[in-house]
Amino acid sequence: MEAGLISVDRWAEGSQSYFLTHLHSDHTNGLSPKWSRGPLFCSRITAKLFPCKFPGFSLSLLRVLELGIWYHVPLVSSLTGSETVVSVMAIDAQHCPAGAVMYLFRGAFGFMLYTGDFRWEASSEKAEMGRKMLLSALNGMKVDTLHIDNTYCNPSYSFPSRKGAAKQVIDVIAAHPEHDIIIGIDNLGKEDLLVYIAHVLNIKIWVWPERLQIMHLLGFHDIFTTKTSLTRVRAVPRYSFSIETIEDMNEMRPTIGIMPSGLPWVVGSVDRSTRFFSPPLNSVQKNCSWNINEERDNPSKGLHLLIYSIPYSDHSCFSEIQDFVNLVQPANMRGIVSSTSCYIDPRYFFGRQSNYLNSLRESFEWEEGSDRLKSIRKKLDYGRYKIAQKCEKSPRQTRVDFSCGRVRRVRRKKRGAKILEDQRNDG
DNA sequence: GCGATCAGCT
DNA sequence: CACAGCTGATCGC
Repeated sequence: MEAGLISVDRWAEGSQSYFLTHLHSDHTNGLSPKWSRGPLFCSRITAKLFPCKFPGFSLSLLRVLELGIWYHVPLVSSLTGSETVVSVMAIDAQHCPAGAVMYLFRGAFGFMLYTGDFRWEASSEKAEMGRKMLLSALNGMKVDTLHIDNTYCNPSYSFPSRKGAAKQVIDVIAAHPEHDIIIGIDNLGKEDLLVYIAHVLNIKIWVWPERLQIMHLLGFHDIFTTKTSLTRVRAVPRYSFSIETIEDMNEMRPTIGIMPSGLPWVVGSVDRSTRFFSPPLNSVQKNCSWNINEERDNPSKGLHLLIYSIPYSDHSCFSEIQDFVNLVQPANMRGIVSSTSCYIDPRYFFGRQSNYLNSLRESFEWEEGSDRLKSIRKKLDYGRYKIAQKCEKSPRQTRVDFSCGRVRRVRRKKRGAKILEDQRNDG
């Protein structure tokens, strides 16, 4: 059995300490109410939400880390049997606003930064705080190993700030004064968007009962309701959000759906080649409003007019990843999302070892129209094209068989890593 | 019956 | 290809 010191978002046995970045399911695979390999370190908000996600979990295993403070964790080196101290600081990851953190570790191994899922928006006040916290913790030192959220680590991914995307949502709602509004969300995350909508439009927002409980735990008491009659804006679980449900709702009342999503395209169950109504790319890039009514009067072929896809992302886009890498200047780097065939090692874009700055400069040279960018886009578009093509051939009631050929779905594996091993386990 | 894992879907 | 996550089938105990 290999001997490990630290695991982040990974819950198998073999580590002396376990760290949780946030409570999204792909980071808690392997955790259960019966898990007992503690101690488990997490943020205060995550600890507060823990009983919701894992009723019956022994809370005595939790160790709350306040943001921006160094904690010293004594561990035992299985190599020498002697005590070794690992210091850790939690820093706001600005992912799901509810308690997601990145962890900065310091020890005999140097500095190791594990971002978890994170969004590195330059513009926001919170981002500036996080930047200061990180720089002051590093105190001029460089990060030796960076484990980074590489979800959108590809130059093709470009989207506006969440504030900009939230304004687009407001535009959509304002353009439909007589409509009911359905917004697809998950169990955790996108709270800031909903609060912003409620504030700007001076309305309450409906959520389902379990979500209301979470909102209350997060300290939102007068913004959300479970009474349908109080509001025309409802946030519903994303898995219950589909073209069919929105179309069915339109038999009762005029209704539109809004899907806030980092993905620039969203497929529906009626016809997977249908793309939801989205702001045009240039308005996304320029972070400005677009004329919804004008667009709707001249809809492009294949757009679904009842559902709007808004590029509201809790993960960093490519340029933000670039900014972050530039800031921490890691000697080495690896992506924490390593599951799918579209995985691209961040070092492909940002270089490896000390060479990364040259590669960074190079990657800035991928301007619109460059051959390199074209080839990457082509790679991405190919997959989309194949799926659209398959669906066109499939009758509406027939399931599309994704189990063969090049478009075979690759199951997303869990994230997380055992990030610190004793020397003898190398190689 | 229970938990873990996986397949399928949104 | 896929943000995050639900439901249901299956398997081993």
